[in-house]
Amino acid sequence: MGRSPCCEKVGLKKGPWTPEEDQKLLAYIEKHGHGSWRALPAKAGLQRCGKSCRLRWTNYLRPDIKRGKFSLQEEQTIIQLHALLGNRWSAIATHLHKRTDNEIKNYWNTHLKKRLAKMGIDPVTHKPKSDNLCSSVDGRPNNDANLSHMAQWESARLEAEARLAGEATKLQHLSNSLLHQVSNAHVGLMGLGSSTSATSSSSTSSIALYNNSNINHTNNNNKFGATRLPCLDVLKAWQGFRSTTKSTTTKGGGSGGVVLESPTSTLTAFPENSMPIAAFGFAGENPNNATVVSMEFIGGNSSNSEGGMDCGEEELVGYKESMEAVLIGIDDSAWTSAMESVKSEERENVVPMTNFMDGFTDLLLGSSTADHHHNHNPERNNSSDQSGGNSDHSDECDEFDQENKNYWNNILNLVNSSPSDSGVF
DNA sequence: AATTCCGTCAACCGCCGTTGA
DNA sequence: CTCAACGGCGGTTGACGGAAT
Repeated sequence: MGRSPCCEKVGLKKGPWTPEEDQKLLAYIEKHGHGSWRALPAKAGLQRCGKSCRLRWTNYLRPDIKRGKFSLQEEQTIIQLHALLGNRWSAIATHLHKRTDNEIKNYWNTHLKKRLAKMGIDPVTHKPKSDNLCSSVDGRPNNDANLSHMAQWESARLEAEARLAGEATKLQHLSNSLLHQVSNAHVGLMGLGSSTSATSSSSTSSIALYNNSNINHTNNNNKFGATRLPCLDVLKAWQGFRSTTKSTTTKGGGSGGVVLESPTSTLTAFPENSMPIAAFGFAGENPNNATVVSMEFIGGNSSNSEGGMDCGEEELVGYKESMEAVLIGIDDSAWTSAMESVKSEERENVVPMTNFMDGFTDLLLGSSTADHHHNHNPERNNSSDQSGGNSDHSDECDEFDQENKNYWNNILNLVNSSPSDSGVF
């Protein structure tokens, strides 16, 4: 079933826009906004198709577009995000204030890609082209699998975060509607804070998922002996009721719409017979004590320190955003993969995604230092142990590891700081 | 000076997912 | 449930200008 063309092409102008056309389009949008792109050209007196008008507006005429040379910071951002997100230009663009996806894409193709290639780095994989140096040399399992696994998480998180960037200002509007629906669904989730996310400090997440069969949706207790939950079910549940609340999206944090939606997600329903009674919580700095510093049940009061916020509100908002982002934006394969990992973990109270950004870096590098504070992954511990004193590591590899570590830490720093830096959160 | 080559980037194309009738 | 309309996205094209020959 083919698609009809977006508009009747006959008689419509193509090619470069003239200043007169720009003026017409600008004037019209300034006065009326753009409701329907399809109808716009006729109303604005333009011999263009709606799609062309939209493109001209979003890529060129929009007032909040920064043009001109890319700064070093921007270049670094693009490279780092591309390493994680691939060619998801729109997602990357949300981290680069006032740059369009098209501009970034062009810049990548014409500048950065070539520069990386010149440096001997594969612009697709972001690895040195002769990168077989450090894998499996010492009997230590190759980290690729873990890397890929975590990268999946991170990629999904970033994607979701990027999406969330445009939706951040809508969170407050969403909260009431969500909480209402959630209570109907007997699914607990964190309360949405009372402040907007504009001041959110960090999105580095200490994420924990809890389950407690004793919890009912009217319970305001903020501490509970959590048992491990079928996370996937809960998350799917979230996806399920989320799918019932969505309407439309707007790109770039514009106005209108009360939505958080995931174009990539295919999770749309509760698993059969498994409507969970559960709660999402946020681990504090001492997750091992299972102290829930922010736990909000249905009908809870987010500002009630007795029952909820014992840590900084900004921090909570960061956690909240990140959690939501993950819940909202992740795709099926990432869920599955991540949940497999969750299932394999033996943690009493907190599912080990705690500070997973740190873990991500460590995992990427197979750093033994990571095991100090991330000793919850037996597989990785074994891996480290096997590597012993690293005597098998060549200096080259150490050096490369260090560089690699710096590289990825840069990425993570960037990702963590981008919300405030970019001003979009 | 003429021609070719190459880099840049605005714009187009076609596919996809969502929405609503 | 179906399907057309729509907006969003990524890949690609082609016009243009400057550098190289």
